[in-house]
Amino acid sequence: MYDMAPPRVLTREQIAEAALRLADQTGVERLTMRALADELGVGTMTLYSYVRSRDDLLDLMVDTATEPVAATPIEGHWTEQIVTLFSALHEVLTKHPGLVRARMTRPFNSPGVMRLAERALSVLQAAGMDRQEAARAYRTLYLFTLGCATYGGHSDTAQLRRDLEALPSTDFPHVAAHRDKLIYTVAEAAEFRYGLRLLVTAMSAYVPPPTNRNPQGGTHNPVG
Amino acid sequence: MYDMAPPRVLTREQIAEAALRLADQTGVERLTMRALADELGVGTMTLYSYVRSRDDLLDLMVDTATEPVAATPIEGHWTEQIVTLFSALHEVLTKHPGLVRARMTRPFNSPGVMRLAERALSVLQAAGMDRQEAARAYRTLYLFTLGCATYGGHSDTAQLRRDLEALPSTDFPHVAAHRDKLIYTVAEAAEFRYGLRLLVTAMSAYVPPPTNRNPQGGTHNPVG
DNA sequence: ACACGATACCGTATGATGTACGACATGGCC
DNA sequence: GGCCATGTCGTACATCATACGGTATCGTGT
Repeated sequence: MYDMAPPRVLTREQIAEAALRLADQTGVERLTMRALADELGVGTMTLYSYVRSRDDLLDLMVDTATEPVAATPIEGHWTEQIVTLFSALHEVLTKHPGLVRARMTRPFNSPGVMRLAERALSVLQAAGMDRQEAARAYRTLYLFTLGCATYGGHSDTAQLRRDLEALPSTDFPHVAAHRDKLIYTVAEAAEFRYGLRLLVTAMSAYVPPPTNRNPQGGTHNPVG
Repeated sequence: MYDMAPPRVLTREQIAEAALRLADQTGVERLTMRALADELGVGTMTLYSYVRSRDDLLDLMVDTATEPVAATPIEGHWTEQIVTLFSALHEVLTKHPGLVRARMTRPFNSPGVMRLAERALSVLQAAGMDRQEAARAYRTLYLFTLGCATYGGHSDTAQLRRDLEALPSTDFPHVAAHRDKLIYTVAEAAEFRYGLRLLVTAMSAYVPPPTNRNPQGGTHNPVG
C-alpha cells in the first residue's frame, strides 16, 4: 500500500473562517473562489480538495457560523427557553449579514440548526404540546427567525428612505406617517424579540395548564 | 424636433410576464437574459432598452407578481382583515418559488407591497394601535410572511428527507420522531396561517377593548 | 419627394465567474 | 532508486451580465 502523500496545507476550519471573514468584510457577492484562495495564499483549485463546490463552501460557512447555537444554555420557564434558543440563532445569522441570503437556496440542515431543532422540540414537548403541535410551533418559530434574519436589516437604509420619501403622501398617508418607524435599524434584535414573545405567548394557549407558572426551570428535560 | 423612432416591439409587461413564466418553468437560476430574449424572439441586448439590468428585471417581476395583492378585498374583524391581507401576499410569493429568493438581496419596496403596507397600517391603527405599535406589528407580520414564503417550501423534499434520516436517532430523538412533520409540503399555506393567527391573536392584547367583536366591517376605513 | 437625425434593435466583444483537466511535486513504501 | 497515490495548481473553457457601436426604422421639416 502506497498511501502517503504531501501534507495538507489547509483545513476546512481555516477555509470556513477565512471565508466568513472575507464575506463579512467585502460582502458575499465578492466572495469568489479566487479571492478566497488568494486570501489563504493557495491556488484557486486547491480549495476544491476541501470543498466540493462553491455551494458546499457556503454550507460549510453556515455550519461553522451556526455551530455555537447548539451550546447556548437555556433555563427558566419554557417560554424563556424558547426565546433564548431562537435569539441565539437570530444573533448568529445577523452577525454575517449576507450569508443567510446567499445560502437560502437550499434548506438549512446544518448540524447547529439540527441541534437547535432537537432542543426546541424537546422543550416544547416537555411543556405539554403533543407531536403535531410541537412540530408546527417549531417550524413557525424557525421560519419567523429566518425571515427576520434575512429581511430584517436593510442593507441600504438610505435607499429605502429615498424610496419611502418618493411615495406620494396622498396615496400612502399611513406609510408616510410611519416612515421613520418602518426603517428598521438598530432596533432589529429588539423587534425580533417582540415578535418572538408574541408567538410564544400565543402558543402558551396550546399547552395544558393555560396559566401555569413556576418561576424556575419547571419543564425542561435534557436531550439524551 | 425629430423625436419619433421605430415602434417598440415589446412592453415591460410582456417582458415581466415572460420572465415569470420562464422562471416558474425552469427555475430562476435558468432565467438568463439570453434565454428570456430567445423566448421573446428578440436579441439579448434589446431587453436592456426596457430594463436597466438583470436586477431591475427581477424588480419588475416582483412588482408584477405582487401587484394583485393591492386589490384583495378585506372585510370582517380587523384580525380577519390582517390575515386576509398577508395571506394574499404569501400566496402570491409562493406562486413563484424562486422569485423571493432571487430578489431578497434588496428590500421589497414594490408598489404592490407598499399598497399592502398602507392598508395594513390603516387597519392596525383603526383597531386602536398607536403609531409605534402599528409599525412594529406590521413589520413583524411582514417579516413572518416573507420568512414563510422564502423558506417555507423545500425545493428538494427528497434531499431533506435523506438529510433527516441520516441524523443519528440517538443524538436527535425528537427530530427523528418528528421527521415527517418537519417536512413541510402541501400544508405550507395552512401552517403559515396558523402562525399568522397566533401573531394577530397575541397582538389583540395591544388594542384597547381586549375582547371586542363586531362581526362585519367594524373598523376598516379605506386608504384614500 | 426626400433627406435628416433620434431612437430602437442587436452582433460582437469584454471581463468576471465557477470549475474540469491534466501536469507537476511530494514523500512513504517496495 | 523506482513506484504510485495523493495534494497542489496553471491553464482552459463554458457561461454569464453587459458595454460599445453599427445598422435599420420612421416621423418630421423642407
